[in-house]
Amino acid sequence: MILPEKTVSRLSEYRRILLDCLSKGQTHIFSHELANLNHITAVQVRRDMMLMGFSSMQRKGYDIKELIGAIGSLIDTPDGLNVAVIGVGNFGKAVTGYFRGKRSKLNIVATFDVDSEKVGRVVGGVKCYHVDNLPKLLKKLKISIGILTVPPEYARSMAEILTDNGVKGILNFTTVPLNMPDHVFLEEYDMITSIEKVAYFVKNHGGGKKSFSKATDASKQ
Amino acid sequence: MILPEKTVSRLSEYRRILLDCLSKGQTHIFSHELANLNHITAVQVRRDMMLMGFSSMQRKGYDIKELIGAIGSLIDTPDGLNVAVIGVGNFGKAVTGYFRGKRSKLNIVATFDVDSEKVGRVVGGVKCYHVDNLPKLLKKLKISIGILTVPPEYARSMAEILTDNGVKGILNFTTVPLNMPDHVFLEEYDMITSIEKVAYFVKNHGGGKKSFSKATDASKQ
DNA sequence: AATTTATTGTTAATTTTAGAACAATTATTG
DNA sequence: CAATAATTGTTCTAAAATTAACAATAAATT
Repeated sequence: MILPEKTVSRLSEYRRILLDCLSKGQTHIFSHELANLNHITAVQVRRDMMLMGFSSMQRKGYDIKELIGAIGSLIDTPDGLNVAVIGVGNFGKAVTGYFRGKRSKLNIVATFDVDSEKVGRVVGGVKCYHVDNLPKLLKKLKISIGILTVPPEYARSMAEILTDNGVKGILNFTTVPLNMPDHVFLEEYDMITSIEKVAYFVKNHGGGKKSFSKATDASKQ
Repeated sequence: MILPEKTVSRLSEYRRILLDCLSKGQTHIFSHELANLNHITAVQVRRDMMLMGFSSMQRKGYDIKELIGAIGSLIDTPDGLNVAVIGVGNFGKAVTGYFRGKRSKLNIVATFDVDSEKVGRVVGGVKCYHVDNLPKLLKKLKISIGILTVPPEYARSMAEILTDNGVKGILNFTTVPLNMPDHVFLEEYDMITSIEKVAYFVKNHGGGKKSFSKATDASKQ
């Protein structure tokens, strides 16, 4: 079963919240609690649960551990996926550090840069290689997802190297919109768009809205 | 006229693309060209133009300069808005540097941190102040938008300080979901959700989709 | 100048997404 | 143990967003 994209995003958000609850010792959660924490309605939570085929203990709420497991079995890949970060500037470092051990099924196994200061060193717990080694290492390390955090002028050429060497999904944080072959899933996020949106609604509403920034679906139509 | 949130996001994306085209000397663009560059359909571009009340020169495409101006007059604030970045780690530095001069109507006027190594120095072109000065400086500098890039444990307290001191919009890059008063526009972005979405569609489609990561609308319902 | 071609603006249809409503179920209370 | 209250699962409805379709227009071609 393929879940709607919006549902996949929400499942990921639910899990983030649930892991947080779990770490605080909470064992069960009601639909309206999860909804409030995620700025959505309880109905939507229940509909998502239904879509997942997940049931609660009536009147006790959802079992948090079970739900985390259920979400994992739907959105994770059993054997995990290997991820590379291309470009170890501030953003690349932030992304790499951010992930550190957060998701067992997604492993950042390498970072790449051109700067000899960085190459060979360990950044955010992950070794940095020279970009020249990309083709070789992408295959050798079986990397299927690439995160692009390079300066704009390198975005397209790096993306090409990625897709030419077996990468099946790209998360593009550069300002350059990419065009990918059909078999590559592309997700792009531009923080300027996020802040311009905030600015627009600050200007026009004087606030009064709540919004979750999601990466734009850049899939082939 | 208040534009739909999705349209606002797209207008911002259009402008990013148009500015790039302009810098390459291009003067006009067809709806299908703009659509391809933004991974959407030409119909959607034309509908957005209609919503904006913007017209092209028939058969010549849209005048890029005019269109940039039209988008600006809709989504920018004439006098500009002041922005602060809270938390000068890798992510905060990335955000600050990323913005440098990119949008004349959005000015990052200050950054804040607790680290005495950073306080008093200029980071990414912007002066860093100690967090203790937040209440005073938020008012003094008339900051209306805050970007949160602090460690998760500080997210809620910082958000509170922001809203208590006149901030009307928050872009939350921490992993902590926030709850804001109704008059504050909140936009949240979690990169883990983005990459989990990529992973899901890599696993299930073997690619074949295109997606733009947008910040989730966290507005009050 | 007539014909063809390309492109837009707009209406109508479709699809996707979210919400309201409510019966069913089970804990809790008296 | 009956009554009450709380919560879910689900269907039906509504709203939002996207796409399809096509007449209108203007450039290009003959």
